[in-house]
Amino acid sequence: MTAMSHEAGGRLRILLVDDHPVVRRGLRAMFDEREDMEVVAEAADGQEALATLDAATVDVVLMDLRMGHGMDGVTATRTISERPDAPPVLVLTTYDSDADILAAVEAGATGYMLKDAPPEQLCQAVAAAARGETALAPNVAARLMGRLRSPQPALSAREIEILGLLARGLSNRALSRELFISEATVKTHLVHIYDKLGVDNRTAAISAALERGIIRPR
Amino acid sequence: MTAMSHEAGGRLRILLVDDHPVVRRGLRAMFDEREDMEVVAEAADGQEALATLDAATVDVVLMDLRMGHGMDGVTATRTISERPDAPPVLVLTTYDSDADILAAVEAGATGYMLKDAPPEQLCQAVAAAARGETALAPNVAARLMGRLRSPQPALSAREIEILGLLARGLSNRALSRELFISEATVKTHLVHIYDKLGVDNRTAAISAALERGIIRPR
DNA sequence: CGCGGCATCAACCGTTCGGTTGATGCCTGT
DNA sequence: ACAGGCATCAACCGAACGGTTGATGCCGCG
Repeated sequence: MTAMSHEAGGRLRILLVDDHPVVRRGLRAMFDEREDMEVVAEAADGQEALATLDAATVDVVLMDLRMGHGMDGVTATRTISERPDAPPVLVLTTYDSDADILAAVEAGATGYMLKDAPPEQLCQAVAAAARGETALAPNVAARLMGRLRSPQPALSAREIEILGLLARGLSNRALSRELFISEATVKTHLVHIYDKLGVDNRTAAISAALERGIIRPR
Repeated sequence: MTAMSHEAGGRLRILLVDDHPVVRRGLRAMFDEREDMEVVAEAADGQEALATLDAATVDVVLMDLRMGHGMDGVTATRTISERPDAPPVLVLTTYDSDADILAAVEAGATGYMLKDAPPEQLCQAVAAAARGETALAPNVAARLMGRLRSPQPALSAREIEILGLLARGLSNRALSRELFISEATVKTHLVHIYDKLGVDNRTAAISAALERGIIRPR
């Protein structure tokens, strides 16, 4: 009988999803030189990845998060994970912001690795992902641990809403009009935000919020 | 007689500087398969690149700008360009913000390419750089042209530098200390920035600058 | 029920920021 | 040589912001 799974002796079948030809090239070279892995397909964005999954049998998907054009990595990961025959998706990206990591995990990623990882580590992660295990880059793991250990005071929905408008450059007066509240209230919210973020002015608050992925640049 | 230059029939000798092993791998594969180019060395940051230049003969340096640890690409480019026997430095990076481009050009880069470029284009750029010609990615060229055509007032390098610090949340006082200028000067710069961006406060300036790619979120 | 967190508002005050005017020195290009 | 852009600084004033105190009402939780 024909072996549908790699466990029957075949090599691990990998699908690369990354908009950078150079990166795909490097990954392909890395995996194809191994006995136990091979790249069976490449995609430059989410749509292509989905199309590929319909046509080919894949054991692991290596997914970049930010792609210049087309469907981004997070929604692609989510869409893939919702399929009945979903292969594990290992995220491989350059960024390790809270926002990216949390979004990826929430979307169903099996692991999260960074592109500056040594090839060795990367291959281990792919193998782990294929077994259904979770593979996290040390940096990422550390960040998640730190988050659990010292849970930063959570911002309320209202505060995040205000941060979003703040980052668009609104003044306190404009903020108050936008939200139908008084300037006094705006200032109170800001004080709370500064407090929770450990800063002392609005620009630093924006910077901190962007850095921690509480809001994202448009 | 021994041929010191690639023009004597040898292949173009390339030094890769990038902190991502995967990217180096991809580039190496790309160039080494060609008849007329070869990667003679790799470096993971600026220091390594400089050390390598002392030991090997290099025709072109392919330089990433943002490197996780160690000397960053801009200062590495500047340091290399100041050498008497400086090879041309072709910047190859992911980002195309005004800030990055200007910094690289000012540091002496011969060209500026983006990592999502097709391999074909990349090789042409390397060849051009080796001949001492300027090679710019289409996006980058367009951006520079737009600056020259100057539909919108162009920001000076100093103003962009200030914008970058602004976006990190520095106050006028902190800015003045950071840049070794008086607060009065900072305020003057800010007025000019607001003027050119068509805004009227610092947070709006940050927002506008991010949106137009003048600066890049870290 | 009472406690705490959240959202709302007010008044006050000191600091920072925004805007203006004016001035100097340095380049660059005409 | 001169104009014009850039970077630098100063003094000034009104407006916006940051910080505090205190207060009200609403909600969920134990």
